[in-house]
Amino acid sequence: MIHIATIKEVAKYANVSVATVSRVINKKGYVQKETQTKVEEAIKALNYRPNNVARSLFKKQSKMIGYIVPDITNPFFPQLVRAVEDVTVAQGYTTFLCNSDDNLEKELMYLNKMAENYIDGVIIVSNHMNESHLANLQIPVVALDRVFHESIPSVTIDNYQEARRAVMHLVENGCEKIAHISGPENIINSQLRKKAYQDVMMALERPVYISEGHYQMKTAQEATFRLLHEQKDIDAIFTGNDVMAVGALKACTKLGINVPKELQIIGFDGIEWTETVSPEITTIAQPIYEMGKKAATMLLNRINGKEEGQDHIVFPTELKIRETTTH
Amino acid sequence: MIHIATIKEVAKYANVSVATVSRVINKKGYVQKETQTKVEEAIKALNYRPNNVARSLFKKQSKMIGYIVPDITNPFFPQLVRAVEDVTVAQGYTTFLCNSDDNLEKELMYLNKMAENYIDGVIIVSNHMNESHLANLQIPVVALDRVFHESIPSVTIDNYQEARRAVMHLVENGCEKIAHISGPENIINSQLRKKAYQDVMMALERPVYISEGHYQMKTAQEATFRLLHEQKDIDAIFTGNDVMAVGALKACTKLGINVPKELQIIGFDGIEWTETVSPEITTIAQPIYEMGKKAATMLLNRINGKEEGQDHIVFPTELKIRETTTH
DNA sequence: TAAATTTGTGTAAACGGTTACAGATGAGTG
DNA sequence: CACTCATCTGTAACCGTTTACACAAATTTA
Repeated sequence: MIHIATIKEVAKYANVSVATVSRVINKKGYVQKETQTKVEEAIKALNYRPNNVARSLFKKQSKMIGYIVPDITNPFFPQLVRAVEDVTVAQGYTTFLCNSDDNLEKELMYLNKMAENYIDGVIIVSNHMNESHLANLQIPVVALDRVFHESIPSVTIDNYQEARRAVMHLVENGCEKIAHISGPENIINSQLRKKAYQDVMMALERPVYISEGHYQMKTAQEATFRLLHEQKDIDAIFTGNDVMAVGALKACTKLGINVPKELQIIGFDGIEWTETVSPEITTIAQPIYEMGKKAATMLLNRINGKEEGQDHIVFPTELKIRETTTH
Repeated sequence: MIHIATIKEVAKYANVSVATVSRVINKKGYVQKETQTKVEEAIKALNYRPNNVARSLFKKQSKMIGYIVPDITNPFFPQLVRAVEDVTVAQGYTTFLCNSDDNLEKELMYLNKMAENYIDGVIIVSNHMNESHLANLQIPVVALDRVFHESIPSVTIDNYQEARRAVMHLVENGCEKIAHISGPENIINSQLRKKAYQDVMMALERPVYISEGHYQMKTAQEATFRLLHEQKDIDAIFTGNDVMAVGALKACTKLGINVPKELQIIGFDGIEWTETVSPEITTIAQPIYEMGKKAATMLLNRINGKEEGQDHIVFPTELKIRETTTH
């Protein structure tokens, strides 16, 4: 059993007071060159590492930040994590990731645990959270992917407009009967994307074909089967996210439908999956890395008391034309 | 600015000592029914939540456990995370995930941060770690996916034997010229899988065709192009992991090769991707959820001082025959 | 050269909990 | 009825840091 040295032991070893050791560690306050060397030697000799729990207790901050995401299965997040770390590690923060299973209770549980541990800030991706849940929390928060409330800074894209763009891409490609596989009813972004589809169809006086795909591959596949069974002449599908686009594509492959010649598909999000399948899927790509970077920067600024003027950042997306649409 | 109540304030409000409040919180020691109610009311009135930092400092444990994984992009991990949480949350632990980018330095950094924060235990998936790095750490550790050292408990599969099984599956399907797309040289599991391939080929006196795919889709795709360019009559590929199998499949699709009629493919790991593509990929599936659950249980046992007899668990895998092999 | 300032160091009080210990009360026992 | 023992509560030390404050020595300033 190896003993972990404390600041007291370092002080005794170096023949100084704990205050002096603390000064050396934090490079703060006056300390003579000679004393400093003595202390540094003691630290090395005893293999001392400051205890962050004690430090956090006194300072009421931990140099840790957390993020809560609904489902790390979603290939959206790895990139996000990398972006956030690239920003925060450089400033001495450690980041921890938590998986909420898209479950409000779990989200609040994690939020509470974080507060109890003096986590300095949190980046949250959540479909259920609103500002009332954050009101009596002391932690700076940045919302990603969705706006919680005017008072809580956010980093998002314009789901409605970008979804319109997706649908318009199909229209411009000459598609006549365009269908939509929608995401869950209770997720606002999913509703915005659906509304965009409906509005475009309405404006063009075209019929609307919607089937619910729950943001998942398997269910989207089934939804596609249903759709194509009822309406055989559908020649394009806009799916509410990329995962469902993969499902739709699989359904077409199984039915022997040539994509994109007979039917075109466009997804939404820009996750990696769209490039692993054949044909590769055309999609509206969110600048995930950039969004993560921005969110992290905003959070750090909040933590350090530098409030930013612009608090609700909306990023542009990129239409990535690949192999499931003709141009 | 809302004030966060401390135990002292609760004590004053309830007209008792802090010790009594502590007893109520922890349901430990004697406390009169009536007093308990008083305290509970005070807790509710002040919206008190115990501060875990202070608690950790005294108890030298935090009720937090961490895992370090090389790359959350790897679809292997989400399932693992879920498994671990299912076990640990039930016992009051909070889990935090860290991404090491397959980088030893980052792994050690996280390990240190965890130690500094009295994290109670860690599950590590790492290609670089060995016991010397863990020796002067006080934290119970369980290794997943790879054995670090005899002294460090682990949960793994038998990479060599299971890889043999994969190759034998191709042999039994009547494949004549079987190639291998290998993973990185410095990863032991990747080497074991490669060795298994070589040994089977050797035993059957067949030629060996190996191309390096670095565990990645894009590079595996290129490796497949190279391979098929040099040896046109290859009729089967065993890839060192599933991600590379997806790459190999894409290469075949692009070359107009019919899978599985002209060429069969088998992967390794059992990640979700293998089911998102068409045809779905045959693979050796690791029981990821079970492995995570076991690892978590072992870790918790270690944390609670209940050492288990069996410290190196080797799980069986399942050969999932899908659409890229004939039977 | 006295006063003011800078430099260097130590003492002790926080931070917010837990728990060993002591003391008080009341019930049970021989 | 004295004694033991379970029940209930409070006091204070402790966990490992940081930092306000005090004090002394060295240096600068007038």
